[in-house]
Amino acid sequence: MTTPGPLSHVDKKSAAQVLEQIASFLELKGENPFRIRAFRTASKTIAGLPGELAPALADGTLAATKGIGPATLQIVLEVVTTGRASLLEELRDQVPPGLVDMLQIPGLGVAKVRLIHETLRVDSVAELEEAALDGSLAKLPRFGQKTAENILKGIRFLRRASAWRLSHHAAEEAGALRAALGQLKGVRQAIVAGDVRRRMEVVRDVVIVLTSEALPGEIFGLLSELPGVSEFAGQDERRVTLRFAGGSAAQVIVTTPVNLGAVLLHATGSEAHLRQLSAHAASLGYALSGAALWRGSEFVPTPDEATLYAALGLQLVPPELREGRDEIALAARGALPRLLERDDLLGFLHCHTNYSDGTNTVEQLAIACREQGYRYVGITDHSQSAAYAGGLQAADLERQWGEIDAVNARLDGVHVLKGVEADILQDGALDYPAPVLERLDFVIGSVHSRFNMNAEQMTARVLRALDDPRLTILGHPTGRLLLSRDPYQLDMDAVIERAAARGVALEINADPHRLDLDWRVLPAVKAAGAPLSIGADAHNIAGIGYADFGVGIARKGGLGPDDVLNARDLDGFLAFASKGRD
DNA sequence: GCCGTTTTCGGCCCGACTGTTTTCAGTCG
Repeated sequence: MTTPGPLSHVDKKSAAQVLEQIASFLELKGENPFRIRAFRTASKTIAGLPGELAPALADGTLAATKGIGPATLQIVLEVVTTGRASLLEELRDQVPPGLVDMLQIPGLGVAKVRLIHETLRVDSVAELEEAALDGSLAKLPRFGQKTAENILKGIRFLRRASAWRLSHHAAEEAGALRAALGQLKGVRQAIVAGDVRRRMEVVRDVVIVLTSEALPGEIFGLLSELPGVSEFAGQDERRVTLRFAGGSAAQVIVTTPVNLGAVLLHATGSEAHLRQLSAHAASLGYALSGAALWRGSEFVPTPDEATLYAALGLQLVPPELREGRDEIALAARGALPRLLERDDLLGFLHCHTNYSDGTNTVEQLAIACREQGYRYVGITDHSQSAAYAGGLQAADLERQWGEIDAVNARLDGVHVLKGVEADILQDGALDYPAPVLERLDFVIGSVHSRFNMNAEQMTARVLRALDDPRLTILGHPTGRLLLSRDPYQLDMDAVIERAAARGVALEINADPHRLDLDWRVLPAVKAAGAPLSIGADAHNIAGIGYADFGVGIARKGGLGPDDVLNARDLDGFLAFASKGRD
């Protein structure tokens, strides 16, 4: 029997990555575009698979999954059993891997990368940067000064982004590492700290705190045996940094149980919160230093964080709120808000079915949502202008409504709502005529095109959409993609004010690639009186779980159930959605 | 390479923007 290594959770992700990489290599080789697309489809299918990969492989469900054929199945099998992919290794010998890295740069596609490679003999991002700086890049046919500048900008963006990871990737890594460390001899407890614990939208360092009665050195001796650890660097006698083969890193901190509160607090951050807390402690004659609490020269035991906060006359500040805003003042007054919990969400909003670019049926999504405790589900496929995503014509919507009616007749315990994610067109109009929109239970409006309007134009566009009485929710309000695309130009204050005035909810898009609105903006939305709506933007059943990330963001923004539209019951939601319609 | 109410071969996503060009290739969502 094979025991799964601590990093076996990456199977699904790494299998998807392998297939995606193969697609990129084939593209650079000029292979049949449909073959390339097949690999991409398979990659997305694997990434969106519910549950673990190994069982799906073993019981044949993967082989029966649409988008997976004999060739891609074979590759997945090879990756899962051996951790390698021979096709990918062959391709790496044929095409410089640096060219695949270059494809990550916005504005560079296969054709340009091939041209650059063939005429300038550029094999890597570093060489590309040189060529852009020395002027040789701008001399290529159909290139110019502006192209070279954009490529330099793209390289810088990429460098900045690569030190960070998306929250869901970091949380997965942290969870797996925590589980592995928890099994080590002498370890009592393993706790995830750092940015992950504060539920930050992007994460630089994974941090794990271990409690043990043993000496840290004994624990550290065991760490190098963990599978996948490629480098191991001690920082001090209680802390080490592990580097993994995939390039990611994690800090491991060891403490005795009697000081866990202070160490965990310190390892969780943020720096701003710790600074303010130190100042508060000092005002009471305490000191927070060296990851311990002191009263004069006397060590104060803090077996948990609650003890530490209590010693300083504070409520326990939930990790999500430890950002150095107003949390310490609130905790001192006993006035910390009751934060949203996942179970407060009665409605599941924003999901795509197989009518547009999702993979599951209305009924499959409805059943899966019911299993996760939701009472209603708002189906929101793409609208007609979103051709690339298989957007629905009005006639397709009609067909879907028939199906929704049938599902509602069949299913108890969950109600399916007729919604849509309508594109907000260039002039701010929603992407269907009013009579179509009026027949829907609710409407999400989102910007999906022409991102580089200036702030004035984009603001006018969004404000006009907010003025439409049929609009219920403004979807992913800033359009950002974390670590890959900046938000579009938008006067957010004006948008918040108008949304509040018109009774439109602003979405917290919970897709971990977006997490948009940003949590830093949420207090202003709450103060203005506009509700927030947590939208998972699920494209398959696995995506239903994204709602959790949205809850994390809402908590960071200090939101409770009263602030969130889909924490209302079905009647409350529908009452909000039907505002101004009659 | 994958799929099938077009089913074992033939088809698979398209419209708009950007930066380069004087009519359009390449990229992106």
